[in-house]
Amino acid sequence: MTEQAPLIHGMEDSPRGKLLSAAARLFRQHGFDRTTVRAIARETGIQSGSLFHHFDSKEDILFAVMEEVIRFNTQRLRDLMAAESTAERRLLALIRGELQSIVGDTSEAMIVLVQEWRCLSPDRQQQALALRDIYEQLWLDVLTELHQQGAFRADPFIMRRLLNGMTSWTTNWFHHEGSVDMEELARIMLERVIGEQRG
Amino acid sequence: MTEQAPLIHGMEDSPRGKLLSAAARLFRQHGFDRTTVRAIARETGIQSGSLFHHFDSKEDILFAVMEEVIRFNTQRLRDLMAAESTAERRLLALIRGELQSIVGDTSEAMIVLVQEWRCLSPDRQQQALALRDIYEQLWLDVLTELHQQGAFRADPFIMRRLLNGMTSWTTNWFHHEGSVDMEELARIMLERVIGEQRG
Amino acid sequence: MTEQAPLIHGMEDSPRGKLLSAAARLFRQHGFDRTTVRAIARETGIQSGSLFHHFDSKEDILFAVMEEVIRFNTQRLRDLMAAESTAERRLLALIRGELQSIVGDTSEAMIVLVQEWRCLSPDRQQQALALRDIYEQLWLDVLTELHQQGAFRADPFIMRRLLNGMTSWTTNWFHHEGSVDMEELARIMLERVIGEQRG
Amino acid sequence: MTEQAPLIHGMEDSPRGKLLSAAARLFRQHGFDRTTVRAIARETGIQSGSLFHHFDSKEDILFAVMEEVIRFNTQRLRDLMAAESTAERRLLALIRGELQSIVGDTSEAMIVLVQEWRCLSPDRQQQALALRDIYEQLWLDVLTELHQQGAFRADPFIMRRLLNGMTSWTTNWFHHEGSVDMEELARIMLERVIGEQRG
DNA sequence: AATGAATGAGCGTTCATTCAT
DNA sequence: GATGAATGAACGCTCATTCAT
Repeated sequence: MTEQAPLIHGMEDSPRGKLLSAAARLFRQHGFDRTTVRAIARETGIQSGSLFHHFDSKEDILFAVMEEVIRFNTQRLRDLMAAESTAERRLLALIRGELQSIVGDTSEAMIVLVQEWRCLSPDRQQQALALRDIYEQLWLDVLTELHQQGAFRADPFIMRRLLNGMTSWTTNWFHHEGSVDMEELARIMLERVIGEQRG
Repeated sequence: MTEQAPLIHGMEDSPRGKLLSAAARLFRQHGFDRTTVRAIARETGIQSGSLFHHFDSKEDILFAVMEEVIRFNTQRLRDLMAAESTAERRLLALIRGELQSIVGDTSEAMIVLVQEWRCLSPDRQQQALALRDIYEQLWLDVLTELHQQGAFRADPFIMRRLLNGMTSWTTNWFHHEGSVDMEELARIMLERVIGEQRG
Repeated sequence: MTEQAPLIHGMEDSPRGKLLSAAARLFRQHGFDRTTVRAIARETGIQSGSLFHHFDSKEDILFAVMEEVIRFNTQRLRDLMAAESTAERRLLALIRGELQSIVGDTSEAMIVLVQEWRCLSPDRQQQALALRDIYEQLWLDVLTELHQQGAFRADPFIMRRLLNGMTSWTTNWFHHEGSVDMEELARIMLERVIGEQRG
Repeated sequence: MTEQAPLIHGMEDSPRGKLLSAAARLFRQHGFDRTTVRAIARETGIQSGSLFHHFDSKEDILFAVMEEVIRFNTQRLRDLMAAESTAERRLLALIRGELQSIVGDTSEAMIVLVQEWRCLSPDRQQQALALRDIYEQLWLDVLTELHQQGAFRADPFIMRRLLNGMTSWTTNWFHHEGSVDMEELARIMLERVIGEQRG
């Protein structure tokens, strides 16, 4: 993905939106510390000083990227689950949604969320964690339901950690042109939870 | 300089060994970019200028940390597997070994290996990848054997990626005082591959 | 915008007057260089861009503050002297008036006049000096008269410098709630010129 | 005085001494805020980065200038007083010494001490005030003694403030080529305290 | 007049690296 | 080998001033 995808659709035309998209891409590509405010400004098409009319500091930009992507993807998971009638199908929807966020439309920001976490001040980490908790609760609810149905024996909390590891790690290897597509990958991951079904 | 275990046993007393241990710990804690050579020197008990008698650049230190940890853990996996007679037990040994490397004795360097990868120049990335390939081949051999035995249906290559994600992610949540220990966690991960066995 | 007295009575309601009052207070409090035009605008109740419809530059504001306060206090000294019949009483009136200007109604601007003098361009310094000369001539006339009467031996020019130092320095220590009031202080200063009179 | 006088004799050859002298001169000439660290470095003959091997911040340089000049002049007053046998002669020695410090060898730093006081952080202001108190106590002791001898009626504390104003203000007018020399000026100031003596 | 986003030169400070000792 | 002062390019950020609206 070299062409610039907006962090969130519909926001790409505002100065703030362009700035966040450029920042997310640069943060992912070079890391927060190696991305200069001048580079962000250049990519956004403004001067370096102008950047500070939109954000008070470079760290604020990082936080905004993270906040937007957590909120956006929390809502996406909610929407995807709403259409599903069984716990198993809801889990598949969650996996699909998280994969989409990590290797699809919000991949830049999602990678930044994981990789640049420690560049956030402790205060900001707390704020982001609070948002993250809401996101995680969606997973825990579904996994707990499945666990009670006997779909798997392991602790739902640990199962979520394993799933989170599987999805996050795709960043290091998954390509859309590869031998497996996102839909199939989601199903393979689902099987790590409920077992490979006979048939 | 605390009670920190050396990166690799037996090397802790050489200047180079102390330096690499300090660097690994600092790189993990603050990130490569936020670790100054002065901080590494201070922790090692030398002056900042002396550091450059051991390494030509800060990046060289990072590469050395990564190289050592890959070599060390490759050998560890070999040793652990040698004692096992079945493919399933060999896989469990690999998982145990990788978990040990990530949350146990070489955790600082392993986290650095993942998190600071992009701080390596492309040349160095290639060199490290070559070492990494040897390590990965150990996994692929065992997983391919299990796959041929019908232990699971998914592509062994993808299965390795999923396992790698699960083990790497432990960095973000596993604690030795938590509700599950490393041995149990290794078994749970194994079950993600071969299914939860009735019993 | 607090209960701050206007720089000059009757001017407080015009935009220019409010602006100069705010500027004088801020320049005194934080210094010219550390006062931003945004801060002046905020205190005045306008936006930073609007400020430049009233003054061409930040330095122009400083100059205006200085010019106003010199003119105002020159006239005050004239008025106070007009009511006095002897040179000694006229000198006391001058001291009272200068103290009033420094610790009383125009204190902000007077302090700025002394402290921020070098922030004025050389051109502007010349203009302000010309106004200052008129002010100083009032003092020299009275002191020369007293000197000719034999009230003191020292050079009137130097005596003025000593008095000016005494009054200016009050900025660093005088408080209205202190052990000595302005009237008494004026008398004590007068005695530095004509000696402590036996009573 | 265009040729660079050292802040304190004997110190001019160390990097730190050269740096403090250059800083004092520049701070006096352009003010603390308008003096750039690059300018200080240039005058000192080093690069801007090297400056921070000697001082942690620009403010530290300001504080060092102030601390040195207070300490140096406190000792000078002590030495000058030690040679005098009467309170009146000790007061003259103090006035001479303070004049010397303000218009003589430490004039740059003394002016900085007064003019750039608010550029110091509150913490540093407290530290400098503690040193200043020791200096002021020398004056209060002598003035109190004279007051008890009946040499003047006014409060010794206020008398010190008036003297301080007179000496500080010389900065704005005194020149060594002028109609009055430092020795004569000291005597004129002394007479502001004890009256013009007949004879 | 008023607005407020944009400018861009310049600020204090950092830090990997060098090198004379 | 070891030192630590010196380097100088680059950093995040500031702010007086401009100007299209």
